[in-house]
Amino acid sequence: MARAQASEAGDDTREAIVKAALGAFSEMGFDGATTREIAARAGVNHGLIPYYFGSKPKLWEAAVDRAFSELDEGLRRVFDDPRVVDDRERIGLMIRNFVRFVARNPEFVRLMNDEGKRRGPRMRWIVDRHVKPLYEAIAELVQRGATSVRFIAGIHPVHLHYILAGAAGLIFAQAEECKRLSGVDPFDPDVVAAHARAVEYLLLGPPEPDP
Amino acid sequence: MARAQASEAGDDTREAIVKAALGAFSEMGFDGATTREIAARAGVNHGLIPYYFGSKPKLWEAAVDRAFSELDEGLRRVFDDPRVVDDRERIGLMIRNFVRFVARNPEFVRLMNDEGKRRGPRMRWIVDRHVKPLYEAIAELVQRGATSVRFIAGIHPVHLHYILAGAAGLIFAQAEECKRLSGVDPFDPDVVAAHARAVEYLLLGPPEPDP
DNA sequence: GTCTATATTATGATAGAC
DNA sequence: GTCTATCATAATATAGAC
Repeated sequence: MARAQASEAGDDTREAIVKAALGAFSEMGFDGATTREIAARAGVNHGLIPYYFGSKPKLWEAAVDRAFSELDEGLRRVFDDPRVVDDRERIGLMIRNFVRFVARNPEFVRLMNDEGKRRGPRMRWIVDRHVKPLYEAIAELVQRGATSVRFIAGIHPVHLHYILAGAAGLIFAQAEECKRLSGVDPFDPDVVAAHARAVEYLLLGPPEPDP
Repeated sequence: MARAQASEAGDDTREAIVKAALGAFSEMGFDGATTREIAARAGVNHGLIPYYFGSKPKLWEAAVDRAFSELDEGLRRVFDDPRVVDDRERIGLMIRNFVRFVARNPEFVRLMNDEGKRRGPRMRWIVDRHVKPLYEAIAELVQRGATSVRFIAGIHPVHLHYILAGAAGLIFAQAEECKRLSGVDPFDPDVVAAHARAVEYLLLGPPEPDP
């Protein structure tokens, strides 16, 4: 297949640019990341960015799509996990998995923290396309759990959403700051595990609430 | 005093620029905020920024100093509050006050979330000058509370620090996103109060743990 | 102290060779 | 599909009038 052959090189380039863009946008923000810097990180000429993506905003959208596709995949595993039947355990597992996900994908959190703070086309795009479905899925999960998991009863899902997102993600989004502040590297596997335990414990209480 | 008279106008201008800079930097990041935009918000000529502050980075430092002076003042009230003697109640009060502070000063959270994510002179400056003293003070408070408040025993202060900062601040830093996502305005006084209660309850458990 | 130019640089995007 | 060279624009900072 001639066309498949021909597009492979282009696909590799496109892929390298998206990956580099995700890192650059998350570290330096939309304005701080330059297309030249992104091209340099990807090891390609900066003229290829308008060639493949049309414009900087379109490249940004491609990078965000990439970040969310990884989150969706990570969370689907929890929602669809057939082993778990107990609501308390399902929510606990979701929390631990979410912490591990943000530890693996700090760019995701940084992107969200960057764009969610101001009105504008990028914020609207990201909320409508990606965050709303996620929020509604989690709100439904919380709704189901609210009857059996006492501690979250009566708390509006929007509080739980931002408390969980902030508690789980900030230490990894701010990993560089954390290192300088405390000497602790958040990406150390032991630290990731400890953070997952801490978030779950603080939000859900001890594993067996009323024995 | 002739000099006092003369400097008053300059002080007002300087003040207006710092205030505008704090808002602009927090909303759009260091790179996204332009000195022209800041000058326009302050209602002054953009040539006055290098005149008063020397450079854009120096203006940024002045804006951050301003943000932290407000946090320091807000937290000192809690630390020095003579009414509170019980550790559980002191920590609970600190949490509620911190939530109220970030609700009043979302720029503070946005600035921190923006600069803590990458190494560089601004991150080093902000951590060494402002965050480290704050972190150590809170770590000491937690240390004291750890003996009497069971739930935080055994959790390293760095986890508590980022869990609290994230859980308390994200909803206000991302207020615009939150509105579009859920329809809830985080700055509504009732929502602020509910968030303060939710964070305290989730982190500390019910007010009377073992009656 | 505040304004109107202006110098200098760097960015996003494009044109055209290969 | 990828490169070099370049255009147009916008940003920081400065010079100099008032």
